[in-house]
Amino acid sequence: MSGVRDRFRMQMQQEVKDAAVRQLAEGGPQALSINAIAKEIGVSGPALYRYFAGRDDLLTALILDAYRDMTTALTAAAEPAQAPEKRLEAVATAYRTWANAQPHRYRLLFGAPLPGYDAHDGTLVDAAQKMMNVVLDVLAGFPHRAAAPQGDLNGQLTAWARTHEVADVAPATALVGVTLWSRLHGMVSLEIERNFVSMGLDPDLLFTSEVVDLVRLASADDAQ
Amino acid sequence: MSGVRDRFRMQMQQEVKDAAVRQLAEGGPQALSINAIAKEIGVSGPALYRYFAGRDDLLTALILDAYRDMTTALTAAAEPAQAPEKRLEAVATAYRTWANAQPHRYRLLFGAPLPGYDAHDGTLVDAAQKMMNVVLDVLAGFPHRAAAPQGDLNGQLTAWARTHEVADVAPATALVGVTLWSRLHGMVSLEIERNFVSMGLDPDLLFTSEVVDLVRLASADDAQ
DNA sequence: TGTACATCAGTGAACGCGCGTTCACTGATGTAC
DNA sequence: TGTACATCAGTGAACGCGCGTTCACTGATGTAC
Repeated sequence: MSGVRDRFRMQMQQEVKDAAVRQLAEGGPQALSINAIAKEIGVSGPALYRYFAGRDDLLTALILDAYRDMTTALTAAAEPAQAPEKRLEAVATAYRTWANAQPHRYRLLFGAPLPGYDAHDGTLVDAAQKMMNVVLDVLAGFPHRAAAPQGDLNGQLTAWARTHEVADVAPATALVGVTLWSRLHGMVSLEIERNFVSMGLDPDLLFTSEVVDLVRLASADDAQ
Repeated sequence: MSGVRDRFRMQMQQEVKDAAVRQLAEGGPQALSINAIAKEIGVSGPALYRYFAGRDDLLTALILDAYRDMTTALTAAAEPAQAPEKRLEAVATAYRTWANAQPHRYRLLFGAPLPGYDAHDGTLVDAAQKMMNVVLDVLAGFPHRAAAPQGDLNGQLTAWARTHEVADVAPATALVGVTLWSRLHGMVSLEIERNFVSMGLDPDLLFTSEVVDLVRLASADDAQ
């Protein structure tokens, strides 16, 4: 195992993915072309089939990489030593920073679906959950809240929280996590499409204002 | 003016747009193909150039229509007779309902940019502002808030609010409007990409929970 | 250490497809005298 | 009311391009005896 050829294979696989990401950054979302990637790394089209079964396979690899990458960034931002409020701020900021640094990859994760590609495959959902774990971990640092979500939502959130390895996530905390994510995504996705700029508003200031509210949401004693 | 030929032209233009929207709904985002549309309405490809200068021209028409359509839906939901809280709830729900009924058109408005197409052309920004006017109009029905946004944001929001025809939009109200939109977009865009479903969570319940918070945001006395 | 063989990266041609757009043209239809 | 003309919707062929994928093949490189 891990002979010379294996190592070469992995190196090439990485090179292909790098070229793909670079091309994604320049050419827009659906500029992901096997032939163009091959050209960029100085190889003929069909050669890529040595490394990926096809376009979808490459796409899956890119998405998994992106999830991993973002999870790493969020984890690094959430230094356990800090106060929960500071950690939450840091994670929120890291989320936005990551998205702004590479909007094309962010779109790959949460943007419009690609034609004929199932973005909710099991492997991908797992990767997304790992990302959410970072958020939940930070939220667990806040004081426990008394009120539980009402009705079906309570059960659904409990079930969802159970699939995460982080222990003891109360449904109320899970709800805060989802809401938090939703609000972050709202801000960030509008920002990367330049919607705020076209309104003459500074995304930095809007984001800061929203983060204040997010911290308040996480700190609130009751969820109702 | 408005002779037989003119009326025929407009009728055909509408037919082309209808086919385009239908095709957008089925074939995904970038399935917008001149040739395919032509085929659907039983005409040869180049014939469409009688009605639209090209792909981008058609796209612009579709986006403007979508803005107009959504604005109409929101306006209808915001019956002036109701209490401001009820109006806000109704507008938020209408926003979500519209997006869920035609996710492809929602993506056209706020989703990923299309390659080589400028989504922030003047005409489009105008159309977006008209949509926001409905939200601002509803927010104006709430009691005035004392605190103003801090620093540059205050000036930017004042300037932005001035471009809207609705009179007397305080910068604090404008900020609530933008925040509201951002949160709605977060929920709705995650929902239409099936992200909540893949987590086992009911989007209805999550949305209801977020709307409660939106009403609270609009009703709060201070913005800090 | 040397030789025979198996492995496998990469090639070039080809398949069938679809795209937006241009061009010269036909033929119907409305309009002006 | 009838005729001549201008307008304009729509056609079919063509341009040049790019796409993902398959296939039979070459040639280098690692491996086993």
